[in-house]
Amino acid sequence: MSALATADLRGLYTELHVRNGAQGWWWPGHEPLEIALGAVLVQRSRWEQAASALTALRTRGLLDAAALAATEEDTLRELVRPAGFPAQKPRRLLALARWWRDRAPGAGDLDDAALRAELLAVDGIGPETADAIGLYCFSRPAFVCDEYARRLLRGKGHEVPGSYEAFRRALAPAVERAGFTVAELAELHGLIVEEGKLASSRRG
DNA sequence: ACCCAGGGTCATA
DNA sequence: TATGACCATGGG
Repeated sequence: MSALATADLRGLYTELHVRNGAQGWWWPGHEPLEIALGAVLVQRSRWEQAASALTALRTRGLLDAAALAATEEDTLRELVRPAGFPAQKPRRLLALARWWRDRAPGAGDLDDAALRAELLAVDGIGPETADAIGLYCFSRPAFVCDEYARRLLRGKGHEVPGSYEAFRRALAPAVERAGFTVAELAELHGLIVEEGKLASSRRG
């Protein structure tokens, strides 16, 4: 068991890149709002289900912050039902739409920590979703400390704290030392998720 | 029938 | 600060 601070993330990046190939722009989608909505919809769900919900929103012209924010929660509930959690996700999408309409236009004035804090204050956005949105929507540096990363580092003999923030803090020195660009951090998260999916499908 | 997925919130200690 | 219950749809 070794400390997370000593983890060789650059080596991990190279290893996954060689094994599974370049992910390119890994996130399925390019419009920032669509990416953010997808990040909420995919929570504890499969991407196919989040994608199905996103398609329903797109069909209704709701991949627009003002239009989405003006939509009835009951209407959203039917549209995003494939993503599960009908009592939570529609409300969270509305909260995100309001933030996006009111605050996202001025996000460029916020430093990385301030933007992260604002995202965390939105209902339904926890630390992992905040990091993913910061990274893929606002090009802010972040190592997404998801369950796949936890398993991967644990498998390499590292002691990984249970909570997200503790994990993030413990890994911060290693992230800093690796010197990733934002594009590399986006690529690395994709590499880790795809590797994690392969590993878990290998078990079943 | 059972387990789980690209988490977050809330209550509790 | 850190666990545990809960949420709910769809695939394997």
